[in-house]
Amino acid sequence: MTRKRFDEMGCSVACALNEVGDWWSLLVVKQAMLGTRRFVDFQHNLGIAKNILCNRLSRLVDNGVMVRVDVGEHGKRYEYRLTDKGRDLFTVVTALRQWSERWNGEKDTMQLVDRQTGEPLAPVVVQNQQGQPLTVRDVRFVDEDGKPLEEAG
Amino acid sequence: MTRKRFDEMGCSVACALNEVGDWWSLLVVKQAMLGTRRFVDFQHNLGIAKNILCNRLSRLVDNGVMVRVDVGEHGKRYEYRLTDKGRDLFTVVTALRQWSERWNGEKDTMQLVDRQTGEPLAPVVVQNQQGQPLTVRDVRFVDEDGKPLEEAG
DNA sequence: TTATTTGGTTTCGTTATGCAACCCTTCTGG
DNA sequence: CCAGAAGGGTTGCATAACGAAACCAAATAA
Repeated sequence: MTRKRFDEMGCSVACALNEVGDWWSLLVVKQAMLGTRRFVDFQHNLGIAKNILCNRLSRLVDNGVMVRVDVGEHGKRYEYRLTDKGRDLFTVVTALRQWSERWNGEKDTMQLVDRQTGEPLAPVVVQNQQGQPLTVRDVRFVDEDGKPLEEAG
Repeated sequence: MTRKRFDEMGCSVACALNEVGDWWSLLVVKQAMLGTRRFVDFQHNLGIAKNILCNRLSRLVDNGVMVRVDVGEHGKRYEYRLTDKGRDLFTVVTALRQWSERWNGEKDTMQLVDRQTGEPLAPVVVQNQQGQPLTVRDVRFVDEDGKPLEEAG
């Protein structure tokens, strides 16, 4: 009896969660965004068990979110780096961080600032084509023909 | 031996994942955004086991993401609705959906459009205060004093 | 040569998940 | 009134995922 598969539910969100929807994957990605690249550093910075980290890194590599690069130094030495696909999760991670800070308060001494200006980032928002912010109430869910969905039932 | 707790790692992202970081929670939230409110509808639309759904809804309620409203109709009848905190996850869910569509292709017949204009949404992006898009390479991670973090090691 | 570092695998116990069956309360049909 | 159905759960059991610690192997450093 395997875990429910999310990649064949006909839902993009489910498909995304199938790749990075477990407890650790997004934290590994976030850590990689901070510059961590080596196995042991992920382990120490996150406090994750080695077998779990091993499993997560393998899966992220399989899904094209990270790549394993062999750097010949001490011992077996590899680096795990984000791919373009992985870096593109920056929006998700940032939205998640801001959400948490808005509703649970600052849990983080760390802040993200614009490298150019040194100013903090703007809140991540959903926008329409004209750049106006949209909430969930400002959007409609339509099928491929543009007909509105009545999903409630 | 309980699951690792993420809410005391001194990381906002971890704190967020502690609330909605499991396989199902964000899917339940997404489904609620589509208009689903009743237990059985969540169950049928998501194909989730009843005990898991029960557990997730309770936890989302405990965390203030949803509320359980008693609507006196047939049988015991409740509605689970998003709170403001829950609706604010729209950004996260949308970013996740768009990420999946960009990198895994459209898995969804459903589309989101601006209720006013009927146009599809703009891609969710991280911006600076001036509204310019930022990638992960355009930001710096600084501590409370504004000093840059060297987290790699 | 011995020790150490790095990146893993193995073992074992605990927890989470999935499925099915059962339970209780409130309608609805007759 | 009674039977049945529907809504919303709970329980039991089997399997998968997780966490901690021990063990392993390659390669380098001392």
